[in-house]
Amino acid sequence: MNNPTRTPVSRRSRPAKDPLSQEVIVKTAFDLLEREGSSGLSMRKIAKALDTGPSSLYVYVKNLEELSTYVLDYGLGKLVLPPAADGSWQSNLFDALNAYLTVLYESPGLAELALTTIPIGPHSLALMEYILARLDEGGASSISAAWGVDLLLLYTASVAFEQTSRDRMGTTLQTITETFRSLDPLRYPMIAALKDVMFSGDETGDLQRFRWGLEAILRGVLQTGDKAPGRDVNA
Amino acid sequence: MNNPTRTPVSRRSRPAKDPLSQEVIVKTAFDLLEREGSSGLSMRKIAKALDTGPSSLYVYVKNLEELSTYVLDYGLGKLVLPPAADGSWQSNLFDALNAYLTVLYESPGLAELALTTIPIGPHSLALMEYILARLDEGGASSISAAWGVDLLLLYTASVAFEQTSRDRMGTTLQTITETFRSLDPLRYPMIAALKDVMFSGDETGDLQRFRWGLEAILRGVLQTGDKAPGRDVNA
DNA sequence: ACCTGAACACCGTTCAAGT
DNA sequence: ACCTGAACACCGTTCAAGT
Repeated sequence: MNNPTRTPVSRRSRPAKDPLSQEVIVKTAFDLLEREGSSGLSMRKIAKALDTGPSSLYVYVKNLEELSTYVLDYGLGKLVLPPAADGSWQSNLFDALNAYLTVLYESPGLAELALTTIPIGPHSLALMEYILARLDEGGASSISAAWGVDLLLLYTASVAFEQTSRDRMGTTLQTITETFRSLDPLRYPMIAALKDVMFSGDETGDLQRFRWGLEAILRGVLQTGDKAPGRDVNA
Repeated sequence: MNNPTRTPVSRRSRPAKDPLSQEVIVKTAFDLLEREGSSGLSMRKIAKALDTGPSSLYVYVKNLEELSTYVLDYGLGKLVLPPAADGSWQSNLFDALNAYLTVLYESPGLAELALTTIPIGPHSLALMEYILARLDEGGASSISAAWGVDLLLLYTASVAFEQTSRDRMGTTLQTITETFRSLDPLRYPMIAALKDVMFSGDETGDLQRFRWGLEAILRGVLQTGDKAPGRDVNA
């Protein structure tokens, strides 16, 4: 059975199993998240995909929560921020948040992570830094910028989350609209009157609504500044 | 073994086990949520607390998701909205959202539900109706009111969620502040410059910050109105 | 140092069987 | 109509044992 010519034949009949590493684990986890949504993000599924046992992962990752923060940041790696040199600070800001929204749309489950895990990875920080810089350009005070960036990121992530969780289960949307349609207009007159406006629904309407919210927040953030907090909102 | 006097003796030697009902299930679930946070909300734990098997619950409740919406609304039952007759619409609005925030603070896990499940129960709707009415009083357009109410509720719930999830795990807060403290100021100059403002931290600061956000959103919502969407935010 | 197997203590949901 | 037991197909995490 030996090869008499002793041609060096690799003892590895097939490529060696990739050794584990934090990087492969995060990448695999992200793939699962993209393919199956947030329920795909489980230690056991990741382990199975890597052809090993779940306990092996704990060498590279403290627990699922820590892994989640890595996965979020890995997903945010796709984010491309517009060059700050081009365009106004406002359009750059809108474009950046739009890009954020798009990334969250494209990987179902990522929006939930963005809402649930602490964004302290390099890509999260880069986005934060970018937005802070645009707000600063726009003349926002330190407080406005520091607190406003949270508001803007939260808003964007939650719009994405609402959308993706609506897609996930088609039933839910029906439940909602049915509920609102059958409301007692005497008990909930405002809701009854506005129910059509509240659910624009179509995709173009969604984007328009997203933009509307962004503008509203931005206006408010820039104007509220660090004036003495007063009761009068319209002053 | 028979009682010869035939005195009517209850066959029930102890009070009959409360028959199951959606109401007891929801109440028990909420108690668990309050005591153990969101991880306490499980079919099996609820069943155990009711001294039955998990399968029994499915007679009264479709699944955990549906139950979650009931639990959220049950928790919101504690919400007391200020009488609309007293005070200005603005102070009523602030008070209502403050009450909402307080309820979410007081029942750990409720904030997560508010962010995650669809609020179509009567108490959620009452809160929504109340806020819509105040915005209407304040002269908001239909669109501003309809879209603004979402923004205000989302903001409040997320402030509560961030706070409660910070309390849950004391480690996390340290991780965050450490990360921000050790950031490279060359790579993230804005974050480095503003890191102290971003984490006011103390409780009074939290409330102040909450109020600041509310005012910012309100300002923006009222002003953005239904003007033609323009690029210029400051106009 | 890394990986494995096996175990522990959990999940949600279904379903045939009982009353 | 309601409740039960048992099962199915999952979870995250730990730990002694191997190499």
